[in-house]
Amino acid sequence: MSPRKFFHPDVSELTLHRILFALSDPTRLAVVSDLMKDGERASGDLLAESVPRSTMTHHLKILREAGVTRTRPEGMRCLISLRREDVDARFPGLLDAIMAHGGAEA
Amino acid sequence: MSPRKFFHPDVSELTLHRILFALSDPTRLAVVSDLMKDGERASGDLLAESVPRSTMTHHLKILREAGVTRTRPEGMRCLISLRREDVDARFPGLLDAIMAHGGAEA
DNA sequence: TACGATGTACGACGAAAATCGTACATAAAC
DNA sequence: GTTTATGTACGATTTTCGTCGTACATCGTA
Repeated sequence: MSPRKFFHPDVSELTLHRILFALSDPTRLAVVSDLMKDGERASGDLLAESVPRSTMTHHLKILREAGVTRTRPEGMRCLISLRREDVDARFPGLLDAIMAHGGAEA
Repeated sequence: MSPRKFFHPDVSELTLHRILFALSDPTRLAVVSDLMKDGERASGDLLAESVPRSTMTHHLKILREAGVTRTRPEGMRCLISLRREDVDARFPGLLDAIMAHGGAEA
């Protein structure tokens, strides 16, 4: 009964083009926007985007492996949060600039 | 002998995910980095990236159609420049944040 | 243990992207 | 007009991505 574990890249492994790619999809951009407003959220609650479960898993994996988000198992759910400090440390101002508009557009 | 013309999207048509996608490729990121340092440059001079001509044309087209760059024919050459004011107008601080690191990494 | 809830893994499919060679177009110089 | 330099257009191929159904794993609870 190993608690589910997720791969998270080290801060030193974050690359700009990977992060930009992770954010170049409307659905993923909406997710990050939600996380920026509400902090940590359960992945199930993110499904408001009217996207099938497996599709959302796919997008969350891309965000996580790019180092943008962190996934933390909590009971049967998964809590997703932004790796704000880490991204800011490598690319200061990037998230702020990207999310300044509110994430409304896609 | 119509002077070659290139499609450039209007400022109001710029979308965040398109711009981020355009910048999510190492080669294109390097091009933008060059433009940021040296201002306007001939497309031929950008081929220092050791990329075939037709491939570079492809990348420049994506940057241009995303609204990141402007292409201006000058004699037989093409001068490429950043649409800095336009991108800044829609997404303030975005280019600065992306290029703060110098574009060294890919 | 069995059940229901949540989420992942895997696979398949179609759409889009990256690469690059070749042919064509444009512009300047001869 | 011909030649040369520069760059685009098109097509072919390979790779990657986005989507989503289905099967499996995990967790809490009865």
